[in-house]
This record gives sequence, C-alpha cells and structure tokens, in this order.
Amino acid sequence: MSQVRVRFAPSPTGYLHVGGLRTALYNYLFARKHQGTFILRIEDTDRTRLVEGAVENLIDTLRWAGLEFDEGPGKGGPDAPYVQSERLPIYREHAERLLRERKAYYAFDTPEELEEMRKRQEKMRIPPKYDRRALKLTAAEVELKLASGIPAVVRMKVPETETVAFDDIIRGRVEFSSDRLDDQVLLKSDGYPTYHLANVVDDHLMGITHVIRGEEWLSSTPKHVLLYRYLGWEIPQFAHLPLLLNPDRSKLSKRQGDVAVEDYRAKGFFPEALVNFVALLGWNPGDEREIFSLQDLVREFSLERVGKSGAVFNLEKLHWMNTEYLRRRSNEDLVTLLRPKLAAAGLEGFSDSYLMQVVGLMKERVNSVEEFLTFSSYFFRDPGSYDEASRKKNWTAETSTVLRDVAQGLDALAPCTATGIEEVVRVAAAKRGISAGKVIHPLRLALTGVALGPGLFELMAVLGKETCVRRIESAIARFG
RNA sequence: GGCCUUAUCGUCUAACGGUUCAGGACGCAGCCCUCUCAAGGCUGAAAUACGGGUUCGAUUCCCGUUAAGGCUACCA
Repeated sequence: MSQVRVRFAPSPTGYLHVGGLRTALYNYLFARKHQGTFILRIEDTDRTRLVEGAVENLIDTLRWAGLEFDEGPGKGGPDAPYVQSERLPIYREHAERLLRERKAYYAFDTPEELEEMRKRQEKMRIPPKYDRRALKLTAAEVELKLASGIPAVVRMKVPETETVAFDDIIRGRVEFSSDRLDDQVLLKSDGYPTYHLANVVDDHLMGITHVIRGEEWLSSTPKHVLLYRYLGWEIPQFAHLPLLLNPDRSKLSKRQGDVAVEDYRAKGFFPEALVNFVALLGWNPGDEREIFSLQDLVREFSLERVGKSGAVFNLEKLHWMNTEYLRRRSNEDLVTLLRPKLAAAGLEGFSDSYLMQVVGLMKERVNSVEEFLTFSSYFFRDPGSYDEASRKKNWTAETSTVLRDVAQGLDALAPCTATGIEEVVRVAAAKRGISAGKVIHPLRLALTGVALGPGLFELMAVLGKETCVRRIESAIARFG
C-alpha cells in the first residue's frame, strides 16, 4: 500500500458533531496505524452556512479529543491552503476543463424555474432530475448569456445509461445505474464549487488514498466516481461508515439531545472516555476488551472490523465509560480538575490535602468531576436545605438530645479521627439506649442535608469537628 | 415515489457454515456486604425480523417479504 493519506473534511457550521468526531477518529486511527498522514480540510463552500469562529472551535475540539492532524489550516502542509474558500481558482480551472471537454455544461435556470420543474416531475411521479434544457442552447446563446452576466452554474453531464460501480471497504461492491443520477451542479452561480467538485478535486490534489466518511455520502459516491473518471484520475479507496443514530434510530440529530462534542466536554466528560465510547460505535476489537486508550486504538483499529449497521448513541454506556476513566484517574489529577470548577462556583480556599480527602471519599460515588460539586456540595459549604423525606423519617423527639451529646463528645475529642468519632456516636447512642442507626441517620442529615453519601465517620473526620458541631447546632435550632 | 444501505438481547456488539443451553458490555431485577448512597461480589430475565431455498448442517451463503435508515438542493 502506498503512503496512506486520509482527511477529515468538516464544514464549519458551528461545532463538531459527535458523528464527526467518530469520523475524524477513524481517519486518525487509520492514518496512525499505517504511519500515514491525517489531514484536516475545511469545506466552507456554502457561504450561507458559515459560522464565525467555527474553524477555530473545530480545531480546538479536535485537540481536546487528542486527534492531532498533520496538515491543515494553521498548520500548513505541502497542499496548502486547506480551506476550500481559499482554493476557488483551482475548482474553476477544473470546471472549465470539464466544460471544454464537454463533460459539463453551463445552465442558466433560476431557482424558481428549477422548483417548478421539480414540482411538475413530482406530479408526473417521475424521479426529480434536471431535464437538461440548458443543453438545447446553442454555443452562441450560451456565449450571449454569459456575456450579459446572467447567473450561470456548471453542471456535470452524466452518461445516459451506464453502470457506475465501486468497491467500498466496508460495504463491498456497490452499483448504481447512471440514469438515476442527476446532472449535479459543480460550480454554483456565486463562483463557489459544490461539495462534489471541491471534494473530488481536493482529494485528488492532496493525494488522498482512502476516503473514510459517513454513510450519508454513499449515494453521491457514483457522481464522484464519474468525476474522477472524467478528470482521468485514480479513484481512492472508499469506506462509508455506518451512521450514528438517535434512540428512535433516525440519524443522530440535535433535536433529540446533545450532538456537539463541546456539550459533552462542558458536562465534564473526559476526552478519553468520549473517544473510547465513539470508537466502539461501529467498531470492535473482536474480543471482549472495551477500555482503550488512543494508543491502544491505533494499535488495534482496522476498517475490516467496522460494522455496517447504524449505532444508537447510548448515553448510559457513555456515562459508565466516563466513570471507568474517572476511577482510573489519580486523586491528585482529580483535585487539579476539581479546583477550577470549585472556583467557578465561588468556592475557594480549600487545601490540597482537604480536597484529596474529599476526592478519596467521593471517587467511587460520582460519574464526573462536576458531580463532586453537585453530589457533595456539603464538603464546601453548609447545607442550605435538608432532605424532607429523610427528616420526617429520621428526626425524632429524642434526636436533638442525643445530637447534643454527640456535639459535646466531639468537642472533647483530641485527635478527631474516624474511629474516635465512631466511638463518640456509639457512646451517645448507648447512653440514651437507642441503636446507633437512630443517631447516624439524623446526624448525616444535619451535617450534609441529604440522606446519602460516604461513610458517616470518615465524612465527619474530613469535615472536622468545628464544622460538625456548628452544623449539628444549626440543625437542632431548625428542627428542635 | 425512486435509488442505495442495513437487519443477533432495550442499547453497543461477538460468533467470519459445525466444541453455542447464541458469548461479553451498558442498562434492568434479585441476593450478599452495609449507618445511607455508591463501589464490589454472586445470580437472573433478555436476541438471531419473517418466509423460502443451498447444504449432512445455517446467526453465518442466496432469493423474496417486511421494517428501519440514508440520499433524492446552486447544503455539506
């Protein structure tokens, strides 16, 4: 196999889609696996859909995910520029070549005329397709229209009846009959190319060996094959990836949940977890391993093991995956990640050793760094409210009396250790002749405001006795 | 409507004609552990869309049906 060159070619319409992330990932893995080159190319040929800052966002998100590209915008490379809007003359040149060779032709139809034509065809129940009225124009008529500045497009001339076939790495041989193919617009009236022209021209000029992209492109591939043939170019290998799906099995869309990688990033998912998760949507190693670092994936990946059917983007498994990665992080790492989130919530001034203890207690109970705050805010501030169900169930007539005993016992406790605290609590319970549980549950409520969390004595040792006593007193003041 | 693609537990998937009561994972249920919640351990329910072939033998190959999805733009 000659030197592998692959590309990820998103259009900058705002954010990186998780489906795009997987496409980028598979391209990246394939390139690295074969010591090839991974190229980022920006397909910004639709001026109406441009979004400010989208390219920077795309690059930033790719970097976050760990997918470094070798050539692309901002990075340069032998085939620069890698932004299609900066390559307009190249597309025009090739369009003109096709024009000269009569493999393409000018058309001057207005959007209204095309719309009308489509409606008529629909009514007659025939497949909507350009009727080639522009081909009836004489050379002189075309010249005249061009000269007078009437908006013109260049359309490719698809052969009447011919079988267009190609071999897809994932799907095998796929055949189309050319009479079903439309005379695709190649160059728009604003001078920009359509995807089809720009894509084929760039893939050839950039020496792309494998086109790895989503299945939504499968139907337009015969047009691309025809274009390669018209231009006399070698056809790259195609690999059309199965789609990522909504729970209802339609193509993954914004309507049914988060599709932007940055949404998951903002929610605190680890890049390794998201990457690992999407890698397994359509690909598997053939055995029962599921946790893979990017390096592992590079080693194991192959297009041959990519499946054919669409995969539902299953949030629950992503959560599990993220939890797996969280458990694997060191407590030090987690403290480092937690600190800025605390600061953002206006919670500062905690020592590393304090946060290390919090992380130690909560690590097995949270699924993301965010959850250290949402599930255990009581480590960082006194409870603002108390779980009502737990209060009703656990706060009895004798509670305040026994908690006062506990507070007193804590005051007297010299080294405030978990075992020492446990002793205090059990002694207080014994003194009033009640079970330890009768103390533990209301005590937890008084200290944390909630009914769940880590072992109470460890938790109290971390909070420290001043905080514990203060919270006990304020709960007693509140509930009597 | 036309063209193309796809079809194993709810979901992600394994089994590339034969040591398969169809394996694993997520999720779910139960039990154990236990001061709660988790974690952990154990157990369980849960699938080859349907109908024809081919074959000694089909989840696996072929055909049809059905269903789902994609495409059908001067969007990518």
